[in-house]
Amino acid sequence: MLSQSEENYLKAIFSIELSNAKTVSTTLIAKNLSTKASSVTDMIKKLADKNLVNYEKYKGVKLTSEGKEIALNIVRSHRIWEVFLVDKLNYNWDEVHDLAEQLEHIKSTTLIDKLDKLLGFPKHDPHGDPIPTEAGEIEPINGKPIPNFKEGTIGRIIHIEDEPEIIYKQILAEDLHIGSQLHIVENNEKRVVFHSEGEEYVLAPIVANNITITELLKEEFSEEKSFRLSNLKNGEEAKIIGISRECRGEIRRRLLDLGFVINTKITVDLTSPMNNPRAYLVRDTSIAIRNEQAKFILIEKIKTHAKSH
Amino acid sequence: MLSQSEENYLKAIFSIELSNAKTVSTTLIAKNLSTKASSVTDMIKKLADKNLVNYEKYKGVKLTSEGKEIALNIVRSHRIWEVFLVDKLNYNWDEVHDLAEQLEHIKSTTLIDKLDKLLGFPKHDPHGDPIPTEAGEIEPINGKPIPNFKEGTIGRIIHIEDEPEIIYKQILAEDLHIGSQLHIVENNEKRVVFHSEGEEYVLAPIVANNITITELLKEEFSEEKSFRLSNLKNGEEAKIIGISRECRGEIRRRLLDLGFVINTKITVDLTSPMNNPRAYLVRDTSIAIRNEQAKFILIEKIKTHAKSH
DNA sequence: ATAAATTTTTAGTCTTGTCTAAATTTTTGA
DNA sequence: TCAAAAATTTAGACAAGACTAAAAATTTAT
Repeated sequence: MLSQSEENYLKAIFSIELSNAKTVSTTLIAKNLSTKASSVTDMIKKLADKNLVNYEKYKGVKLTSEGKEIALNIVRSHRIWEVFLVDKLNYNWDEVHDLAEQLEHIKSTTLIDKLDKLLGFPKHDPHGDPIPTEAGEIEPINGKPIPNFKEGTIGRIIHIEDEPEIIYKQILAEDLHIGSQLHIVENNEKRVVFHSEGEEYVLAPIVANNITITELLKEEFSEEKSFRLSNLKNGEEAKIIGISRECRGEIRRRLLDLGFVINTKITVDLTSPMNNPRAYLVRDTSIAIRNEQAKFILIEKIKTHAKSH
Repeated sequence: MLSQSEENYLKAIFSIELSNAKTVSTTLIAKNLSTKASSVTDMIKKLADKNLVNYEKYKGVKLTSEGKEIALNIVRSHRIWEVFLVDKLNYNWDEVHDLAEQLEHIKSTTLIDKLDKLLGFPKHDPHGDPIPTEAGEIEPINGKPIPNFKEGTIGRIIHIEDEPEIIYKQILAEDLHIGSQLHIVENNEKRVVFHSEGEEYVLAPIVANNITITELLKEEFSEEKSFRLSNLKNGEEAKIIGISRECRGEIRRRLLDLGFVINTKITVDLTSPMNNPRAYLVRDTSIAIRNEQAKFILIEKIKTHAKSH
């Protein structure tokens, strides 16, 4: 049985191996774990004795297959706990990292699989990262940060990095979320501009760097069709295509209970003086909700002879 | 912030204070934690320095109010995790202790309250022990082991101790569970005999000692009325009064889905050659279930002109 | 009341994981 | 290529927590 510290080293080495680093050096590990290089050397020797890493003095380390298996299990555990915290306990995804870091070290042969089942065998954690299977298979992340793509690219957000916090908060405030499709319209050293779900976003390249997307083919793109309910105009008719993944727990349940379920037709009914809340006509019932919540409801506009007033 | 070790000492001292022990001695703590008396002395000094216990050489220890508060929080955490493991992950209650022992040390100001909410603010853990409130209030346990009561006593099981394991397994095998009402009909050094839910149980006093009950007044007693569905005889009519608390998760859901809901009338329909499974008539439908499952369904017999065949 | 038994404490050691400071090796750059 | 810089390892120390063995205090029993 490994100690928490040993597990953390394996996890750190694994994550460095996954990044583009050539060799996993003592310094990199030390940086990753906020510790000193000398401590790392000590621990590496211990891990090498246990056959979890291959180590040659001054040459860096590499996980053995055994070490990799353990690392993958920890990653699996971490990500499943994150899903639990967000889905079941209604934490925001920026709050769960430290807690999951503790929970991932709980020792049990059955716990994670039972949790996995409770959560419905999720494939991704709340950051969009793939969850390794029980067998240790992990879906490769083949996306890159937004600034790596040229103007005109169409993509889907697959990961949002939550560190450093300042940048992450900025992204949260912009209301972007995993799964959104986007269309890059401008990309230079000064700014990155893209459209997503009926809104235009302008980000500094540093900020955009924390958002990873995969490129989509034109055919897969449905941005023109997919909007947020808050963008529905008077007189337009739409069909609900889902509730955004960023909306979970109680609020999601409430929206579903109110009748905002897939394939339901919806139009704007009444507008309050400030345009917030607005009332919508759903199944012959008028329901008023605030824009903050209407944002969560994804719709597809239906072509009508809209008399846009 | 306290270390896991410090927390475990506080918990141990707390549990000894709750028991009938006069003074909390070094040896008792050592026994409780399976460690050596000398280690205990060392740790006690540290806790005394932190003002968590009052300590005078050779005189035993006592928790300060601050120490008690921490101990209560750990107990709360432990018991809430146990409920989670049993209710949400379908563990048996004999499996959850060690896991909860790890989970109780997770550091977070919000986690336990969120879990508590998810679980519907349970008042008792799966062993029947009360869960301290957020404010640190705990319902006193005012029960005693079965052998302490005299013949004729009527009581309800409020706690089943899961250590030592051999005895616990024996109780599990007998199919006894928290909440059951019982009627003691014999109690001497050789054996304890009682009736519960239509069955007679004969236990050795050592075994019965692990079962804690509270005495009930005659008026509160409903044993004569409450049976398990597996005890229903051909021709008798009954009303479902609930599904036993020991049946949780999937099986419980399945039984409810099949129509075994409270207040439903039920009779035996057909019997297979081995009497297992048996078919029951519920809401004009015949449903066959095995006795292992019928045991979970609690019924109340309805007086009829039963032609017991 | 006092010797024996038991409990508790002290002193010293060990392991894990960390650190600093110094020594050694590798890499970099003119 | 070779000196300076950077990276890595070694040596020695320290804190937490536990252990053994022995000393000291308390309790028990005759």
